[in-house]
Parts: sequence; structure tokens; C-alpha cells
Amino acid sequence: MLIEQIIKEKIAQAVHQLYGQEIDAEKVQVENTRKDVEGDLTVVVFPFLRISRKSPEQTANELGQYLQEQVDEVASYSVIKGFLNVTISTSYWINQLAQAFSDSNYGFTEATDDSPLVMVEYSSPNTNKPLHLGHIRNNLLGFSLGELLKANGKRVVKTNIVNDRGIHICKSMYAWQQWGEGKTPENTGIKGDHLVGDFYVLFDKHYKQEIEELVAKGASKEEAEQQAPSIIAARELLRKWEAKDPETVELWQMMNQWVYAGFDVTYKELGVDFDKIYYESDTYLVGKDEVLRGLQEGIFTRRDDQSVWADLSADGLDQKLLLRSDGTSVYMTQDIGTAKLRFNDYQIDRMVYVVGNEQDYHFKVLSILLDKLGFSWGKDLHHFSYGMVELPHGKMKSREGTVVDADDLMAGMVEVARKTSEELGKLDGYTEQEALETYKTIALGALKYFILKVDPRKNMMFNPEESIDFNGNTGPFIQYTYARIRSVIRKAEEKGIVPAIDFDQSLRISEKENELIKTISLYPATVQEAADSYSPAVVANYVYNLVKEYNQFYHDHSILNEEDENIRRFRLVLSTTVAQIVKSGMGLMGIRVPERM
RNA sequence: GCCUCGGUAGCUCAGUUGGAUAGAGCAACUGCCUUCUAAGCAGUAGGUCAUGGGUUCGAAUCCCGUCCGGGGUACCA
Repeated sequence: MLIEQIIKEKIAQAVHQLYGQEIDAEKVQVENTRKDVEGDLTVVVFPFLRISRKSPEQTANELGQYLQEQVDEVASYSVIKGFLNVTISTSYWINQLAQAFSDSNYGFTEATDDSPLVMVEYSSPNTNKPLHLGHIRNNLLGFSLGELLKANGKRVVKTNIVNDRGIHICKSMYAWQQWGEGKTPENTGIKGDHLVGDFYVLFDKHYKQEIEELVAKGASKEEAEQQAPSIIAARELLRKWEAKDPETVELWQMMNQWVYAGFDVTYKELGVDFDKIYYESDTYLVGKDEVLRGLQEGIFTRRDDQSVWADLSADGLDQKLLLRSDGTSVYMTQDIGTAKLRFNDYQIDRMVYVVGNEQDYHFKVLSILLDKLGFSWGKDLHHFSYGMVELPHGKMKSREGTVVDADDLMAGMVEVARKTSEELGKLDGYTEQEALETYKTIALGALKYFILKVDPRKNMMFNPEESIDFNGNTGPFIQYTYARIRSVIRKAEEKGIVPAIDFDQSLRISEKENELIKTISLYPATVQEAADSYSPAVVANYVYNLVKEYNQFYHDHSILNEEDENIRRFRLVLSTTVAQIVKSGMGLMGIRVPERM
């Protein structure tokens, strides 16, 4: 049993015996003692004053006395400003360290065949443009969330819905037909997703120009937007595609293939993957059928212009369009179809959608609609709603070129990592291949940590003018600590010193060492909390704190040069355990750790 | 207008279910490498937790009002 739990129960017991009133042990407030105060755990006694009818100091002292007599692990206690600070015995902490050290799966709960199955949807790109920083946040959060859920004993299926059809890709297709001059990724050397994205931008340029010309001739802006030749042509392509016109479908397939090849490269660099990928072109008709079924069953209504609507006013929401008057699908229709296919394919206990908070309303509606359509799981689908990445001048807009491109960003960071490493000369002796791997590890570590350390729900700021830091509260700082420990461990191996927990349990440890073990012992609860609150940031903050404490220890203590063999072995075990947790925690964020840097 | 999320140091962010003197990093300034990696460690300076009220032993945290900002708001995704 955890010491915290023991204290809670003993305090409840003490209150009963000393003051004659039963209280709920779970309600007893036990927290970690502040750093600047002596002690390990603090019991908040204020809620008991009404029962004890004594001063905070006296109450705390009486309870402290009781604890010390009744609980072996309680070594001493002190009372400061009415707070009861309890000091736990060193042997307890050393035992905690030994357990963490020997458990290769420390902090994790393994899934079994009976464990709940969680499907996590993330990424969900459109196929008309390359990935940007906003997608990076989505991908990193989605991947990390999957790892967190796995670490918490869930079976996880990572999935992606590729929005491969619709007016957006038709715009790129039309631009390529008109002005493409037969360009391909092969004959231009341009990455496929970027090439298609270039045509999307080109479309918009022409479209805007046409609108201007029409307005100059006296049309209203709204009319011009509807009547511009480019948009009419793109709509015609969409219509032909839905009618399965062979030439159009072929063009669509070709350009989508270019994009997929490009995405694959980006996903691989980013280190994310999927167990099952769905395509909107396969799901939108299923959604349409579901909507029509709903119409027949009287859940939805058809208007005079043939459009189909859901009336959600009973749920406090508005009317929602499900099929346009021309019979074509909207975003919502497609999501209904995708959901149906997924739940046919897997025995899903919980569905999680990693999608930005700009779509909060959409998922509220989706949940209600799925419920109305009779899907039992609709009501409690979970929208993992994360904040946007903002630039100093505002939102990212693809068409206006104010995006931070994912590939460019990663490549730029690898260069910074290379430069820094070369200046410091840390990788001398590595082959070019080994060195490049390390640059990538560091660069991606910096990027991923930068994004994941922020509370997912909040918007975050990225300034492209300032490169992402490699010092301080950063990924490389954490990786560096890992590399230093690995270096010590390699040296220990050379000297034949093996980390083992056969040190004398009565040894005296320093305050910093005790502090470190306490932090180590918090890892399992941290992993749990991160998964429960869907927040990789909880892990990020924990690992940073752990590493910061370790660096202080490292600075003040010798490990291999320590003369006392007992202490030397203890410190090696301590260091090894910290390295294990750093690797494990970073792994939960999809961040690798280097042997050297 | 309505709905919704947010506002903590110059900048970027932490701050568990309300607990002690609100913490990190960056930027600025100052020290520490003949000893296991200085991408490190230590220190100085920096705050009316947007604002006004309320709840109570105690509020950055909970409730209400106001100001400011993001997002959404019926044929975009």
C-alpha cells in the first residue's frame, strides 16, 4: 500500500480515537511537503479543528504523535503554522527506489485481451496541401495520447480519416489541368504534397483575380464569388467526380497519390503512425445512407428545396444541415459514415477524436446525431479539443502563405541541431550516419517537447523568428541529462561496476538524493493522471522536474568516484533509474533519447 | 447579438480535488570546467495572478458582474 494511503487511514483512525468522530479516510488531505520545509508528506489539519475544538498546533501535534507511534514508516514529524509535516523513514524510500529500479515496466499497466478498446482519431488531413505546424500539434498530441492510454492498460487503435474528396482537391486538380504543364513530383523534384499545394495556391490566385474583374464590371462580391470561371470549373470537376467520370477519377487518383507519398515522408520524420486509415471517399456515401435512413425514420426533415436537416432545438442547439439541396454531403455527413464503418470494424469501447477546439460545436452536434441515429456509443464519444497554434501576427492561413510548413520546420531544426553539435564537438568519432540520427533525435526532441509541454486545451504561441530553444525547459535539456547518465553507466561497465540493489539499506542518503527518490516514486501516479486528464503536458512537466533535480544531484555528488562502495552502488542505481524513467516518459511523448550528445 | 474558451514576471509557459512566502525557462546581469558530458550548476533582478464584488479558517484556483482577446454561430471543412 502507498504510504499516502496508510497515512490517510491512520489519521482517520486517530481523529476517531482522539476526538470521537468518524471521518472518511479518503477526505483526509495529504500532500507532498513544500520543498523548503522539512518533511515528506503534509497533512492538512484545518478541517479537523471543528472536531478537535483545539488550536491547529495542538491538533497537529496530537495527530503527529499518534502517527509516529502507530506507523513504522513515520520517522518523525513537525508542526509549522498548523501544518503537520511527516518525515518518512529512509529505508522506506530506498525500498521505493529498489522497486522502481527492478520494474522494467515501472509506472505502466499492461493491457490484456479484456482491456477496453479505445480508438484515437488524429491527423485527419485534407489532400490539397502539405502539413503545417497546426497539423504537427495535432499529430503529436494524438500519438502521445495513444501511448498514454496504452501505458494505462487500454488497447488502442490509432486511426486517421483522410479528407481526400471535395471541392478543395478539385481546386488543385483544376489548376493543374489549366496551368500544370504536365508537372509531376518526378519531373520537378518537388515533394508531392507541396506540388499539389502549389496548385491550390495558384487556383486561389486566379480565382481572386477573376472575382476582381467581375466586380470591376459591376457584379456584387457575392455574385462574383459564385460566377468566377475557376470556381464553376472546380464545381464541375466535383460533379464529374461524384458521377465517377473516368478521366476525373484518374486525375484525382494521381494527384492524391502524390500527396500520400509526401505525407508518408512527413509522418515518418515526425515518428507517428496509424493502425487503420479511413478515406472520406469511402465513407461519405455511407454517411449519406445513414442520413437518408434517419429521414425515413422521421429523425430528420426534408425542406422544399430538398435539403435535409436535423432539428436540435430540443437539445438547446440550432437546425443543422446534413445534405445540401443538390444532394451532396457536408462534413457532418461524412463523419457519421466514418463512425459507422469504424464501429463495424472494431469493438470500440470509447472513441476519441483529436480535433481542434474550433470544432467544439461540430462534435457536440455529432454526438447528438449519432445518438439519435441509434448508435449507443454516440452519446459519450470524446472530443479531445486542443487549442490553436498562433503566430505573432495571428492565425495560420494556407492560402495567404502565413503557414509554418511542417517539412521546412523539421529540416530547419535538424540544421540547428547539427550546428550546435558540431560547435560543441560532442559527437566526434561518430559516423556521418550516426551523427545525423542524433541530430534528428535532438531536433525532433526540441520540437515535440516545445509543443507537448503546453496544456493541450490552451492556445499556444509560436514565433518563427525565434528558433526553438535547446537550453532550459526543453527537450534537448532532458535528452542531455539522459546522455550524461548513459555515459556514466558505460564507464561503470568498463570498470566492471554493475548497478544492483544489494547495497546496505541502512546507508545514509543526502537530502537531494531523498528528493530524487520521492520524485521517482511519483511517476506511476503521474502517468495515470496524464492519461486520465488526456494531457501529455503532465508527463512533460514531470520529466523536466525530475531531470532538473537529477542535474543538481549530479553537480553535487560523485557517482563512480565515490569511495564508499555502498554509496557508489546506490548512486549508480539511482542514476540508472532516473535514466529509465526519462526514457520511458519521453517515449510517452514520442521523443527518443540519445546515447551521446 | 448569442454560445464557448481564455487573461499568471518584458517574452513563452507551470501551478493537482481551494492550503503555508505564486514557480520554471528565455531575455539581462554575476559567479563555477586539471575530477563521471558546462546543451550543465549556483546567484541577482523581475508579480495589484485582467478588474470589482462574493463564498470561508484560507482563493491564481469556486460563484456573480465588468473589461480585453481567441474560436464558433443553419448549404466551408
